[in-house]
Amino acid sequence: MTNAKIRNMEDFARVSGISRPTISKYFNDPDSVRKSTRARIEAALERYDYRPNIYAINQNRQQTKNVGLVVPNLTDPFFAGIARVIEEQIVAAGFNPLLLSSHGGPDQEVANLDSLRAIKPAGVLLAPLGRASQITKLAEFAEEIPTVLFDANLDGIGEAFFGSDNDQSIGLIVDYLCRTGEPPVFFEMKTPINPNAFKRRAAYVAAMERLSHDPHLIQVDGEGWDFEDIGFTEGSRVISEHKLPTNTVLCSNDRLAIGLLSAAFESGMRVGQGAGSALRIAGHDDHPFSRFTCPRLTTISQDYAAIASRSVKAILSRIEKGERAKTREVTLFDGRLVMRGSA
Amino acid sequence: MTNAKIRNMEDFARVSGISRPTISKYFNDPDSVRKSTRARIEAALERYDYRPNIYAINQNRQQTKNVGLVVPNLTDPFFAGIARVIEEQIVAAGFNPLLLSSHGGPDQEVANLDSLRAIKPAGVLLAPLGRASQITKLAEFAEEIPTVLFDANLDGIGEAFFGSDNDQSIGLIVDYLCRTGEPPVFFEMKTPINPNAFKRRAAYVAAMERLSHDPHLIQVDGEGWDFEDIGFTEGSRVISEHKLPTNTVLCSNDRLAIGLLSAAFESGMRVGQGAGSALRIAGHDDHPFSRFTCPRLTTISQDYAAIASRSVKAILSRIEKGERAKTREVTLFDGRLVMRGSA
DNA sequence: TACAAAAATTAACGCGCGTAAAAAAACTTT
DNA sequence: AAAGTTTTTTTACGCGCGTTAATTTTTGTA
Repeated sequence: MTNAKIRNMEDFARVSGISRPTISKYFNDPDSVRKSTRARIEAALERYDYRPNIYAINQNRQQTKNVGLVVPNLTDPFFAGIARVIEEQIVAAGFNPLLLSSHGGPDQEVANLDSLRAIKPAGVLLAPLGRASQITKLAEFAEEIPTVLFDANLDGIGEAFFGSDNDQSIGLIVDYLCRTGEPPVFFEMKTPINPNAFKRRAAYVAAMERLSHDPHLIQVDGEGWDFEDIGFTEGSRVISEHKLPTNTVLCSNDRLAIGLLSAAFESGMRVGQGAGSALRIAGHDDHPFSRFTCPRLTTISQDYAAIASRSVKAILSRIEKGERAKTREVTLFDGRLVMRGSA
Repeated sequence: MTNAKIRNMEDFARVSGISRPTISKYFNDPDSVRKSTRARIEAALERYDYRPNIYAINQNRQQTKNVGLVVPNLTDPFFAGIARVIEEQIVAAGFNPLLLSSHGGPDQEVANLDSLRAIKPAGVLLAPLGRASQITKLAEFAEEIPTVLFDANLDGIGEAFFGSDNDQSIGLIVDYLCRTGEPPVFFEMKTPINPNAFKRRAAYVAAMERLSHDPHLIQVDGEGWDFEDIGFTEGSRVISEHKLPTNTVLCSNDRLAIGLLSAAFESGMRVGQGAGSALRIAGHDDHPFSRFTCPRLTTISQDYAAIASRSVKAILSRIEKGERAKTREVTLFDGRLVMRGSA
């Protein structure tokens, strides 16, 4: 590393003995220059610590190498996990990911899209809040900038959607629970934010009717994203007031289940499949912590590797083509039953 | 909103009837123009949808309005939570936060700093990985760009450090445990990544000796960031092999404790303070899930509101002053004992 | 009403890079 | 070795904005 200070591409061209336009070509695509030239440039890069000014690069481009990634809530390890996988794949494709969390708030979601607009991303991957989202603004954004939705679908917004098949997954776990014990009641929030919650509710009802059981919904109060807390508080109440018509509870998601498990434990109810158990509890999502609940949580694992990689592929091909997709692709992946101790 | 397309500041100056330099001044500081002028500009902004091109703005600035925020692992809800608070405060101060996670890997950490370099941030808040970090590279970065460390301290790197006083907090919980039952053993990883882990180990030993008890360390194998898994796997082994010399375990952090709690549950040991309990387990950090473990986890709550806000204040004042701090400030905050059912 | 101070305008340059056109040089093929 | 092809060089412009200096206009005050 030499001490000479390289202030710009001109300087770097001088010290490397290569013309500036060629250097420029190299940075846009190293393979676009002759091999020997490339070697010389890279040799110079070893000696002089130069990197092009991104701001100058992007100034005239209407298309940058940035890809936005917006998730509803990073505090939820589920989204933190999927965001990580997506980020990796964006980087691998030579793009620059920008991770933003909406923190559960529709205003923040819109603010995130606004700040993305400012950096002119080539594309955006968006897991919307759902019901609470300002649909019109999201739609406007998706018109303006290539957008792919994942996790939660909003009708007609974005180029494509990738998520889980709640019908399949809920059907699977309802079948399992009915086969191995009493038919489950469905434990959920009365006014959920996520569209998946509605799908799961409907899927539960359908699955129960298919098996000739009466569906039974326990819809608890609670707003916001503190699902564990809601599961715990409302679960405690449901248990103490003996509102459970069967010994089996299917929760709309793992975070509610984690709270409910805690409530059951605190009230001295033994949870599990064994003879000595008073309650079976199952969840949905295979939350990172569901492996460590007491007992360990039986749940549905979403194929989020597939959701992540297909979403990335979709936005990249959209960017590459440079044109809108003719049809909006909706792809749902099957969930997998994860049997553990709780049900 | 009018249809006329505003392509740049020149266009906007024309339609708003105000000269471009004045418009430029306005965007740099709305209060720097006369009130009547400001009103006219803002009226025009209502009608025409114009925002200055960030890339053009930043091209000549060596100092942008960006502030980097690097955390070791976003999948850990503890960091996701603190990142959220910090982000909010950065925004409130009129800066633009950029959140990056090192995903537990030192290479990613360096890569994060490199990509931050490219956007010329005014300052960076860094929670380093710790032992695994490439210290030299972090130090170089901190020389180049104003950096404040938090959570994990690295000697001499950055303008300041804000974290928890492990001596105080571990002392507090050891006191509590000794006062209410058998003195604790210390459950930790043999080769922890985080400097706090070493501090906590030493603090435990000191606290025990102060109380005239023999310290006893249980140092388990395991690499990486799957702390719950390590706590579970190694905890199961420790329990089944009857390696626990007392009925009280203090874990180096909550995530290990969550795994250990799960292991205890699976092996049929009753955890808690009561007469019928075989084991007491305590943690450290007040992890978001520690409220929902079975039983609920007794732990130490870090004052991360203070850590967050002081870190932000420090980097902002550093940015404002434009000069290095004369001395490197190290500030440790007290932890708070959170008594729950597990110990 | 005059006059000083404050604010806005005009004119112009520069930032670091992308890029286009024409000329020169370097390789390939026959 | 000559002709043809590919790559590089030279020259030059433009992007959108920050910024400065000189000038004009507006505002506040005596």
